[in-house]
Amino acid sequence: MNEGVEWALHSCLNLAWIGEERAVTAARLAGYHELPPAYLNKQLQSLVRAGILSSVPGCQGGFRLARSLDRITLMDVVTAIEGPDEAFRCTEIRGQGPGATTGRPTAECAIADAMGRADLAWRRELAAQTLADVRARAERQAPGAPDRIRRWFADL
Amino acid sequence: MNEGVEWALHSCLNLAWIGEERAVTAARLAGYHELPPAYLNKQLQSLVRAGILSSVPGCQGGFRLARSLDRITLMDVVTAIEGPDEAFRCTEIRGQGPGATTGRPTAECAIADAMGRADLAWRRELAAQTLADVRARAERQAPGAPDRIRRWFADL
DNA sequence: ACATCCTGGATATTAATCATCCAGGTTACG
DNA sequence: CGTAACCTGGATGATTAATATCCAGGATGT
Repeated sequence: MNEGVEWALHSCLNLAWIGEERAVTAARLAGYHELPPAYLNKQLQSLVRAGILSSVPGCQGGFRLARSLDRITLMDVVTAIEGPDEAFRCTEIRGQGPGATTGRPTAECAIADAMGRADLAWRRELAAQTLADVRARAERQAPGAPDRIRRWFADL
Repeated sequence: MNEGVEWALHSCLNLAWIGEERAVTAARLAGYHELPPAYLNKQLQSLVRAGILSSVPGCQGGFRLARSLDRITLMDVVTAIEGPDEAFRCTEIRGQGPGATTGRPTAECAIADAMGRADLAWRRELAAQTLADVRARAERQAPGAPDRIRRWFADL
């Protein structure tokens, strides 16, 4: 799985902790975790295209959350970064070689179907968790983090 | 996800349909779906190491199922080919940069925890399905397949 | 005007996957 | 015996995806 998913999730939480007042620069978000700024910027752009973040161009511009954390699921973020494809990709090797059934279209591969069920269970669990849930758990585990983050992003 | 998972699953089903009487060569299993023989062989070796297949070396050698399909889950095969790591890998970017909490060990990252839940749901679904289930569904969708496979592997 | 900063495409770099090859050991068969 | 078939494991190369940077263009505050 793309490392950008982790960056995107942390950045969304950071944006929520910083607050809505102003947009935050990609370089600044990257600086907080020492991530490559240009590359994080790409991931943030994906979040914008997915409608999770909104971006402000120009001077004093940057990124902010397009909606509140309780309306963003893990599934939203994963799909935005990773794309819609499922992990298991059926290449239909049934249809290759002497085993191929000539002519008529075959029913769906039972193996792809089975793997698809597992993928569905994964997505369901991702869709069941909002970033608000994650944030709440994070604050319970590290109560000092929100303030620390707010302070760091506050000074110039 | 590794393409070898698909090959391994199809090969296990084929071995079950062929029957227990004799071992089947990697080249022969590969030939049925026009897969690269040497590379499929590698995947079969992984299945042997995982105890899913057993191999007989030497002339007239090959591979056979080490146990019946109802005792092999999708999880077994996926783990054998893909390894034990989960898809989402937490790189603990919390601990990098100015956001790092100095000193004491931090509680588990709430994001990694949340992604881990989804991974668990995925694995549970994989572990809940045996290859016998998959075989049954495949035979319902394509009743002619078992015979066709048996015949192709039967002649020299 | 000018500096800042997002956008999107092009491009380079690095790692993972896909695939082949070979030497070594094992077994059937003549 | 000895030879051909076949698995084993490591080394190696080719291909593709992930990672990362760069730049021209447009937008915006000062």
